[in-house]
Amino acid sequence: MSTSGRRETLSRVRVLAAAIAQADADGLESLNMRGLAHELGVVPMALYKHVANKEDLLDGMIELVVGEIEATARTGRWKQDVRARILAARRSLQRHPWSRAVLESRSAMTPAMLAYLNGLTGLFLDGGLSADLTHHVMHALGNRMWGFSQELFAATPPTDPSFNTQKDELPMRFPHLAAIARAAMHPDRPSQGGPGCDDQAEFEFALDLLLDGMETLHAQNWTSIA
Amino acid sequence: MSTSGRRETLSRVRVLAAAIAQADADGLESLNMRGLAHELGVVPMALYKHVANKEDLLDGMIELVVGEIEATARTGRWKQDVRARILAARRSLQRHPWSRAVLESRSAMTPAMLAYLNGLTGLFLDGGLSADLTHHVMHALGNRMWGFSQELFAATPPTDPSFNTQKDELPMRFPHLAAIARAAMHPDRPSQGGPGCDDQAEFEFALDLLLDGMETLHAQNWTSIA
DNA sequence: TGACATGGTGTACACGGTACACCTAGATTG
DNA sequence: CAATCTAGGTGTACCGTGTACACCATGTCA
Repeated sequence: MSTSGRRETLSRVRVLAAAIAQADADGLESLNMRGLAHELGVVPMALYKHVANKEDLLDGMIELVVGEIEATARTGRWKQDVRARILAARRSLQRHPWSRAVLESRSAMTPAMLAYLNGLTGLFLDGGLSADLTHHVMHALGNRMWGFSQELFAATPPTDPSFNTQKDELPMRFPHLAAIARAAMHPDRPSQGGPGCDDQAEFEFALDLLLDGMETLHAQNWTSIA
Repeated sequence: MSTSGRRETLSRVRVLAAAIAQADADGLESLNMRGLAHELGVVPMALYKHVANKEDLLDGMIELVVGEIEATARTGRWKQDVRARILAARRSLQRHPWSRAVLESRSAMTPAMLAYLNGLTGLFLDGGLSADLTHHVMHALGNRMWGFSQELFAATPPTDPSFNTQKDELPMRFPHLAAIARAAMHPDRPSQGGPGCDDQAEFEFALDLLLDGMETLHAQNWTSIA
């Protein structure tokens, strides 16, 4: 809030929290140093006493968000535990729509990220998977370990000039896409969340596909050496 | 080249090609309208006669790259065909390291992207998978359909202040990560490509994991309606 | 021959990150 | 208690980048 308890000395976390609030409210592109400073009732350059630069600000923001991922209870069944942990991550990151883009743009690992990774890895290892398999399996999870599916589908149809978007030219030109789009629509359970697909369901589908595959490999003592 | 056959009237593709060359050579962050114009021996604003704005420039760039994905021959075995098609996409996009970031930042689908998607979808459908399963399966592939794995691992360790990166504090704090890192190292086949993992191998591992899972689901007539 | 379209030019502006020198109040110390 | 130090907030100014806008050159067509 712009108009309330101003001036209780800044701090790194206060800056980060305000940045997160800003990004949550108006999107990542609306986050800039000037606006953020204003929101904190302070002059832009004041921020630089608490964050090194904007990169550092972004790093700090995901650091907080990732740090909030709840540590799920362990049942001793690795597949279930991994699943729960990843869905917990999803819950945290989903609260901050910008987090995906930021996380993917970062190249450095922060402590909180490493801690999460380490914990997840531990679930596999404790479950008896070899370090070798665990390594590959973590790669296979990829960014999905953070709980987001690879959007690329929420994409809007092109506003391309050479493109007669009008009427149903698209179904004509891309019949296969039209077919699966139709399939996504009509199943009796109304797909919640957006006009097409249930993102949560899609996410869990993919996650389970991976987990089941991993389980199979584990069961057959898979190893990377041919 | 700055010093050669200047002035043969611009065109959208010439602009796009120059932009791609620039991004290939010096990275995406070095791509700006002024530099690009200079490279083409023209004043910055001239570009705007051929691209609407920078967004449009980026759209055009991936459009070209995606358009270059080779259409792989079909064997009639869907799993194999999908695999080949995706690896072809990978080859194209890998030639342009910036393409991943651009592709993920775009929200609109361009004709070439739709065409690729449509083709890939067709492989599943022609292979006999239901539209329902195909739909979910495309989601599960996610961005991996473009042939990139979710990096997040090439990440450099943190330069964090509160972080004693010195010595081997990291292995102490993150023992599980250390374990799989070790596993990635020593297997006798020296992991090519980078100091850690063979990216190509990781990609194919994950892809095959998904494809095998899909095959299993297909074989048991999976459907989304519980 | 003159009007128009296509495409390149020049100028100028707004926005965003941030370097740098400064100031100030509270803590520290001789 | 005065002198000093220091953490934290200030003001100004600069640079890089996208792009609006008015203009001009050239070649086509009636």
